[in-house]
Order: sequence, then structure tokens, then C-alpha cells
Amino acid sequence: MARANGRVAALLHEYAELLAIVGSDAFKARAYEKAARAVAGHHEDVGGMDEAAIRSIPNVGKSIAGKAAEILRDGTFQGLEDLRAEVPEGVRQLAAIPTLGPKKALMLYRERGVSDVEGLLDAVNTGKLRGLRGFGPKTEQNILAGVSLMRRAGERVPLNVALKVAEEIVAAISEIPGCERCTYAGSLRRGRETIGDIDILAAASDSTPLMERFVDLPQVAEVIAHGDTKTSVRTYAGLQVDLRVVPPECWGAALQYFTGSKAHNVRVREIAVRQGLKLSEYGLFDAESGALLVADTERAVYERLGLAWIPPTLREDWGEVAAAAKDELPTLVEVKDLRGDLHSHTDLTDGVATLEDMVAAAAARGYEYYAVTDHAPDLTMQRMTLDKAREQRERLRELQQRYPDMRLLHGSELNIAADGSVDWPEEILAEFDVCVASVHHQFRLSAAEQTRRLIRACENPRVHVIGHLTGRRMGRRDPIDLDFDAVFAAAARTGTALEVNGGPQRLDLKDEHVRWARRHGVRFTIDSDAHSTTQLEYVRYATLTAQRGGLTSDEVINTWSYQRFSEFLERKRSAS
DNA sequence: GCCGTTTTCGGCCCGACTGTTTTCAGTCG
Repeated sequence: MARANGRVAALLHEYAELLAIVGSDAFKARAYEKAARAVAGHHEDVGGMDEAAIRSIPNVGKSIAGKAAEILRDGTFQGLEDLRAEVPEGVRQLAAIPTLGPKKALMLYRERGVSDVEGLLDAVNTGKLRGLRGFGPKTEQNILAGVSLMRRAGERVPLNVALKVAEEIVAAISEIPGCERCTYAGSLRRGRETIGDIDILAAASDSTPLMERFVDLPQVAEVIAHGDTKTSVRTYAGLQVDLRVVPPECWGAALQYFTGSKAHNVRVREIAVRQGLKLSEYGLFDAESGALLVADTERAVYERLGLAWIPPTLREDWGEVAAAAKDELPTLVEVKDLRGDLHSHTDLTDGVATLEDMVAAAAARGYEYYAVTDHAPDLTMQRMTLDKAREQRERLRELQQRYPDMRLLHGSELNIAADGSVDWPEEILAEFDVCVASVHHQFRLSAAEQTRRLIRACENPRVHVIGHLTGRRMGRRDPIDLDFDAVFAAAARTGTALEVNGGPQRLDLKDEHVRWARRHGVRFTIDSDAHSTTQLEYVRYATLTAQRGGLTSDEVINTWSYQRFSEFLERKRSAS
């Protein structure tokens, strides 16, 4: 079963939101928010901790530890239930709309009786918000745009959420006697950035025990359909999960079929047809005689069609079938190729783990080098100062003694101002081993302005990496407008790496931008942007995205030996 | 509500931006 941390953090977070809506002490709401983040990012499973141990988590005091214990025992806590009774669920959803917040959500509810998103749209469209203090025409436009942004994220869930659910279910199904194989397929196996529903595939001669166990899993809230070969359920998190059970002998054909994408499968079936063959989830057949040719492994199916096995992350009909026919598929970068992480935060700025804990967690991943890149002073809310940065550097240098096998790099995540300048002057930047520069505000400049801004950042000799280039946050914020060709060309020309950020709401660059940028000869990093020890694993999602972009390890600088990697940084300094 | 201490209270994420306002509240990062 998953760590209890996520569950506890979710309820603390909900409580914080409700406190903000009902207008309690803002600092109290923030205390719950901080505690939720601390619990979510804590390295130990709170499910196995007593109240005193929970209290030892930073930013969790007596009161919140008590509530966490209550959650572990009862699944909720009284204070939360009281507020839930006071504030309709829909009002919380209103506060989640970009540009709305707790205050405006409550105002809509109190003054106009708006208690869900539908009601809000109706109120805007029928002019019911006219005259409401603080709600002018621009606000109405922003509401419509915000709802549209959320709707576009739709019912889909982030990759990481779906992956966790799928892995739990696959583990449970795999344990059932008679289950010979089990894995997830569909868009999840292809590593898409969001997932609509989860497809689980299992191989067994007798499907009955698997189906029976599946509908009984603790995650299952509702059974949508229940048959011999396919059963669909909805989890408590609202995710639809389909389990399909196939005979073991057609595992490969079924996995190929259910992994998709649809466009990829159409392309592959066309090739089969041209060869007088027929491909289905049951196998590859001779079209004329109907004789089964192969079905047991994916590789055998592809090979019988004259194709190299195609990694699932490439199966989007973006040219991978033609490449497979010519045996020209790239050897994709994998998580195990990563020798370092170049973007992470500690509690000196907005991370929740100490420098020591982050370094220890990075070492546990087996990295050869690891950069701590806390925010620089322009993100004023983080209150970074030069003194603090230098003191952190001293601590890191001392820590280095304890990690002879991992090179500790002192870095900074710089903030790119609207004019393309960054927080610190050249001589200060020179003190850092590595600098990631990112956009954190001014998201609405014109494409021309954003392009100038980013090109100037690339041209800074002390900027080695551009972090999360487009600044998008799925369902929350659109990407900035850019002339991508111009920025990619500048990155390639100046030897500035572009980051594939693994934050599940970011995944920025996204797959298509990676493909686009690599045509310019850009180098990349695969980074976690971790704000806690557990988030170091976000490189997993960045790697899937990089794979979808077709990246090989040769294009990703943090798969390189430290020697080669440091030469890349050095060239940047001297070239620009 | 948490935390640190010049410790049992007082400060806590602060400044910019937006849209509304006509001096500021709400939202965001």
C-alpha cells in the first residue's frame, strides 16, 4: 500500500484551504499548508509513526500531530469535518480556479449563492455578477479563461498520480495465483503527461480469480462493468481503471494492442496488411489461411513485421514506425543513465528538507554528482541573501568530506527578469559551480519580449541551464509565448542546456518541444526540481518525457561523466 | 498553528501585478 503521507497531507491541505475560505487567521492556514508540504515530502512513512514521531517533522507541532494521528486512526479529523459541513465542496473548487482565490470564492457564495463551477459560469453568462464589488468585466473574462484552462486539463490526472495507482494495482493482481504476467498499458505505458484512464493487462488461463480480486481492491469505489475478459472500476480518486485478462500465449499481441497509441497501431496494421497479414490483440495472423504466426511477445510481433521493437514512449505515430523499419530508432535515455541531478531545493528557500537530508537522499540514488540550486534573491518571498548562499556553500563543502563518491555542486536557480537579466552580477555568479536560470513571473509578455528575454539569458556566460522553459503548470497556467526556433537556436549556439523538468505539473520542456529543440542540436538536462527528498524521483517523469522526445543519453549532459559534464560547463563560461 | 528565543510572545513570505478602485484588496510566485 502507498505511504500514508499523501493521504494525511491531502487532508491537511484541504483544511488549510477551508480555513483560508472561511477567513480564519491567515497564518494559521499557512501553518497547515506548510505542515501538509512537510508531511508529503517527509522521507519516512507517517503510517508507521506514533504521534511523538510525527511531531518531530519540521513545521508539525502538537496540534497538527494530533490531527495527523486522528487521520491515521479514523481517516479524517473532527475540525475538518466541521469545516466541510460549513463550506460546500464546490466553493473549494471555485477557489481553485486560476485568478480566483479563497476570498472571491467566499464572496461568490455569500453574495450570489454560487456554490460550484457550473453555477459560476451561469452567473457570469447571465450577468449576475454585475455590481458585485471587485468583479468587473476583466475579472469575468479571467474567470472564463481560468475555467477553460482547468477544463482543458479535464478529467485527466497527472502522470505520477496514475503511475502510483497503476503500480499498486499491478502489484496486487500479480500476487494472485494463476496470474502469469501483469503490467499497465495504454497512455500510461507510453508515458504521456496526463492520463485519462488506466489500462491494466494480465495474462492468465483462468480470468475469474483475477476479476474477483480486482473489484475487491481497497482502491475501488465503484464497479462500472464486470465481465470475463474486461472489468472496469472507478477508484476513490475518481480514476477509471480497466483490467483486461488475456490467455498467456497472446500476451505480446495484446500488450502491443492495448499500449497503442491508436495512430501507432493503425500504422503498424497497415504494414501487416501490405504483407498479407492481419494484426489484432490476439496475434499476428496470415490473412488468407488465418494461421497464427506470432503472439507471445511484442518483440516477436514487431520483428515478424520487419520492424525493430519500438519503445512504448515512441508509439505516437511521429515517424517511429518508419524509423523502426530502417532500424534507425534512437537508443533512448533511461533513468539508470542519469549520473546527477542539477536542479533541487532545500529548506533554505522553498524546499522542505535540510541540505544534509537532500544530499543523503541524492547519494542513496547513486549519483556521481549532485547540485543544490536554491532560489536566488529576486524571488523575494524566498528571502535568499548572498550571505546565506555562501554559508550554504561552506556547509556543502564540509558535507563533501562525507561523500567521497559524489561530487557536490553548489548551484543556484536564478530568476530571469523581464529584460533577460538574472539576480546576481557576473562576479557573484562566478562563485557557483552551476547555474540554472528560469522564468518565475511576467508570464504574459509578448512572444517577442519573451524570446528576447530568454535569448539574453542563454547568452549569459554564467547560465548553464534554462529551467522549465515555458513556465506552464498544467491546469493552472498556460506556457509563455515564445519563438521556439529562435530560443532553441540560441541555446544551441551558446552551449546552454535546456531542462526537461520532472515536476509532474510542469514536465517542461514537453515531449514535442524536446523533439523540436533537438533538431537545433540543443543539449538537455533531466532534472527533478525536487523540493523534498522524495521528489528526487521526479527524474522518472522527466525521463519518460525525454524519451517521448526521442532523447539519447548523449544529448543529456547529466548522463555524462563528471569530466565531460564539467567541460561542458567550462566551455560555456569561456565561449560566451 | 509553528517556532525560536533577546523563549512562553511575537513574528511568520514579501513584493509585484491586476483589476478594480479613486486608495486598495486579492492573487500569485
